[in-house]
Parts: sequence; structure tokens; C-alpha cells
Amino acid sequence: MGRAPCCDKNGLKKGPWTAEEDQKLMDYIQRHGQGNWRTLPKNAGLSRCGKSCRLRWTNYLRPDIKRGRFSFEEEETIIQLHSLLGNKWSAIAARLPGRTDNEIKNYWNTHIRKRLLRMGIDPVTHSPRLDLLDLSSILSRPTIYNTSHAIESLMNSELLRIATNLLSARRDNSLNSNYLMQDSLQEEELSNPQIQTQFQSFPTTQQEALILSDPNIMQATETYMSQALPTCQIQSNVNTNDASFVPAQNFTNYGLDQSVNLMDCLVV
DNA sequence: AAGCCTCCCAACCGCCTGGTC
DNA sequence: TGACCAGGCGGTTGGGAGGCT
Repeated sequence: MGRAPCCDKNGLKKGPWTAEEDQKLMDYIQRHGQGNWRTLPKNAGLSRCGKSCRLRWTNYLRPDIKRGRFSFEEEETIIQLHSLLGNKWSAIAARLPGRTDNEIKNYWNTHIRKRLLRMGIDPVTHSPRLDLLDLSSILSRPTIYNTSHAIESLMNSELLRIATNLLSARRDNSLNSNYLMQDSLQEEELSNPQIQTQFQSFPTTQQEALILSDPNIMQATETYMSQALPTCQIQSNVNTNDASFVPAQNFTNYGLDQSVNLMDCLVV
């Protein structure tokens, strides 16, 4: 036996609120405070259930609600808090003055989540998406494995993503050296001698500059990369809101003294 | 201009939690 | 201790708006 509905739905209005209803609700709360939501509609002269009134007030009519687009800082805060709290929208909203949980939830689902997916970030775990691994497509690009310029390889965003993916896996103690072989998508490719040879042709080089334009990717990547590549420099470009990589400007200025083989990153 | 499609968000639904008796 | 209830929460939906063909 289910619990009784929050109110008697007979004759109660549903759907969008009218300006008149909004005014009635605001007038009542200004005069009497929020009080008991169950009895509020009747006292305020509204044909709505208390729950509907509460939602309308907390999500729309409350005077301290901030309207308009989310700022870059707000968006960053949401992403960071979501990585810590998950879908605890009310907890996230509590740290964003003037924003409601419903608004944040909607914004997450319609904007941030899609953007993270486009960037190859899993919006649930905030880690690079392993399901995007596709080594064969990368290795089939002559510009990647035929070039004599290691930096060009490093600046390839897909290669970097793979590196971060593998480093992520390496960091996880539950994953062992068989990790890649367990991935059905990669097994055939990695056991292919030709592919392996192509892999071996990657040049040894310093890992000078991983420059990510998006601080979120930077944050997710930094942890992984810094553990395996202590000389790796990661720089965010907060002036753009894009996941693309921007060219490293001066690799020699970092004064790096340690060489790291790219294969160390790629072969788990 | 019209029909279709996609996106967005206000609002709803049902479950959970904590307080009260 | 358990039933009941109000409030809170997260997931989902429906319809309006705008873009596309």
C-alpha cells in the first residue's frame, strides 16, 4: 500500500503557473512566511497542492534567486563540486548562492554533461572515457607515427587522451598489466606486430608541455600525468572555453632535465 | 510558409528521510 | 517501535521556442 498523496488532487490545478497565481503565492508568503505548505494553498486562495507551491517558490519566486546565464566561475564550481558530490544537486546548490538545485540539474544535463562528453570526459566519473580508445585510427595517421618531431605527436589531442587514459589505468591498482588486453576493442590491435612496430617508432622525447585549454581537462589530466611524468608541464588556458589543444610556445624554456619515453606512457 | 526536429527548462512524480506521536 | 506525515530530493517529462529543411 503506497503512501497517501501529498494532497487531495481533486480539483487542483497542474501545469504552468499564471502571473496571478505567482502574485497570490508571493503575497501570502511575504505576509505570513512559508509555514505549512500543506495548508498554504488553501489559505492563499490557490487551487494547487502544497508541493507545487513549494517548488514554485523555491525554484522560481524566491527573491534571492539569481537569473540569467551561468558564469564561467559558476560552471567551474559546478563541475568541481559534481566531481566530489555526484548528483547531489541540493548540496551543490547550497554552495552556489542564488542558484537552485533544479536549475543546476537542468544546466548540468543540457550543457555541462554534453560538453564533457564531447571532450572525452565521462560526466559521471570525471575521468577520460576509456570507451573512446581507438588506437588503430590514431596509428593509421601518418602525421602521428611518421613524424620526426616528437612535439607534433604530443600535441595530437587523441594521443594525449590515450596517454591519460592509460596513466589513469596504471594509477588504479586494481588494474594490472593485462589491462589493455582485457579490452576487447584493443586486444586485436595490440597483438598485431605491425601495430606494435608502429608504436615502437614513437620517438623518445621530453614531455615538456601539455597545454590544455580547458581547466577541467587540465584538472582531470594533471593528477594522472604528474604522477608518471614529473617533468610534464600542464597549463590551462582559462581565456577559452574549449577543449582544443593550443600549441606549446617554447619547449626549451622549461629547463627540463629528464627525458621520458613516450612509450613509458603508452605501454602499460 | 509549413512541417519537422532538437533543445531547453519549468514542473511533476515518486521515493527517501527525519520528526512527531 | 512503528505508523504517519511534511518536506526534500533526484529523475523524468511535456510543451514551448527556435532552428533546419
